[in-house]
Amino acid sequence: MSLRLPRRSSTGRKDATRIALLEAALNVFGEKGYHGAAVDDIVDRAGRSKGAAYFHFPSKAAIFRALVRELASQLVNSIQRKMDTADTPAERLDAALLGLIDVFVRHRALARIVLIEVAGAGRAFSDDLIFVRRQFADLIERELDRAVEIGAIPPCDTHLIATAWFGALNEVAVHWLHDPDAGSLHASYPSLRQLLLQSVGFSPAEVDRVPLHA
Amino acid sequence: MSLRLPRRSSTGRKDATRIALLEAALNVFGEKGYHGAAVDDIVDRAGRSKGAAYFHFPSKAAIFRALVRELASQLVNSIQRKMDTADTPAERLDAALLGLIDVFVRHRALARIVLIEVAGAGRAFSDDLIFVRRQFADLIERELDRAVEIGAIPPCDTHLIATAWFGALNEVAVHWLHDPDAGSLHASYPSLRQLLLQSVGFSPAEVDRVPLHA
DNA sequence: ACAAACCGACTGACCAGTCGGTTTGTTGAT
DNA sequence: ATCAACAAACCGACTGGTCAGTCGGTTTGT
Repeated sequence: MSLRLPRRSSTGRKDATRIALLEAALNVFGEKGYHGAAVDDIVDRAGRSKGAAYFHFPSKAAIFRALVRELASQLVNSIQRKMDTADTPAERLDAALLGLIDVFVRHRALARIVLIEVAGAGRAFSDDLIFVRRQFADLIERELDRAVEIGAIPPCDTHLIATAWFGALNEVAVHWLHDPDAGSLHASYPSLRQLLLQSVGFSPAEVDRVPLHA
Repeated sequence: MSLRLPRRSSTGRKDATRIALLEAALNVFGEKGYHGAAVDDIVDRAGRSKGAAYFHFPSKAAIFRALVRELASQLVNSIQRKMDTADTPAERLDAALLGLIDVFVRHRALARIVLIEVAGAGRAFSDDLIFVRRQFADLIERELDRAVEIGAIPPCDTHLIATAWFGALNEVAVHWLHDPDAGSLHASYPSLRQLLLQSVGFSPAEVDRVPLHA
């Protein structure tokens, strides 16, 4: 995962260090979890010093928080872009699902952090947990609302459903993360797709269409 | 939550201490999370000593593990009993959903531990995570299989769907745990019920039936 | 000459796990 | 019934290791 951070002024030494630290944090937190990772681990992996870390971030928690926000916003943007290329609500929802799966498969550490660590890090990160999950849910919710508007599906509690959808994917992904040999995540895509579309009452025609990217 | 442990021989001092420790662990882990909780916290809450704790359990991790297994098996049994009182697959799945919601609402600490802490405690608890989640998923999966058998729903990947269902409820519950004021968990039940039943293709008649326990 | 960025040895708090010692219960011999 | 002998259960002060965060000093850029 190459972190693409919003450049502050011209990219200088400072930015490079900040990025190196966040990249290292991504890997270390991804491997050892929030509590299992020491700031020294991150610093070593980044080839920087503890002083540099505490120059850029006020605390370990702040490093984690910055990383999580960064990952979430990148991820959401990436998914949003994929959704924009599709025409119908069903196709856009499809694109979101497949997009998420793709990213998780390619960036295991990111998946671990966004799906597991944020929730497990403790109450102090409640806000971050809600923030991240809400962003994804909003993506889905907006699309479901549009589908309701144009009559593609019956009215329903789109907010709840968006949450539930994310949870469904989350759980499948968590199992995959804990035992990747049990089966690829992509293999779950067709069933997951059908399950999700069917759950809100998309027409059988929409649901049965063979997924474009299967 | 009154922990009902399988009595070993006649309930004596030893059992009482073990139970007191696990009950304290339930509350402390539930409040502070696995990493935030010190063994001293548990011991103090139980009104016992550290020596007693390490007489009964070899490590902090072992306390957590024993607690998780105990909670999971109690929970699964309780849900299974509720399912057994219903006749059709749809009703039994309905009972499982409502049963889980009921228990979570009544035993917040249990919900936190089973839904959040096991996942967040770290890689060392992977097996426990999978063990717990698989038990729930199996409950659902068996019922879905039965539904397929009698033709109530079309054939499908019941294993995956059971996982996804649990994830959906999990996510909704996690949001509720982090912000209980945002709305009661029971309020989500009707939508969740409809979503889940519809997702596997239960007949509209089954789905639309007003939930008995609403 | 000045400050921004960086370095890394050090400190202080925390905490899992230990261990010598005490209490409580049981057994069985008198 | 009484008690010695023994073990199971329990106590809590202490230890050793870990690690987040600090700070005086150094380098780099302007």
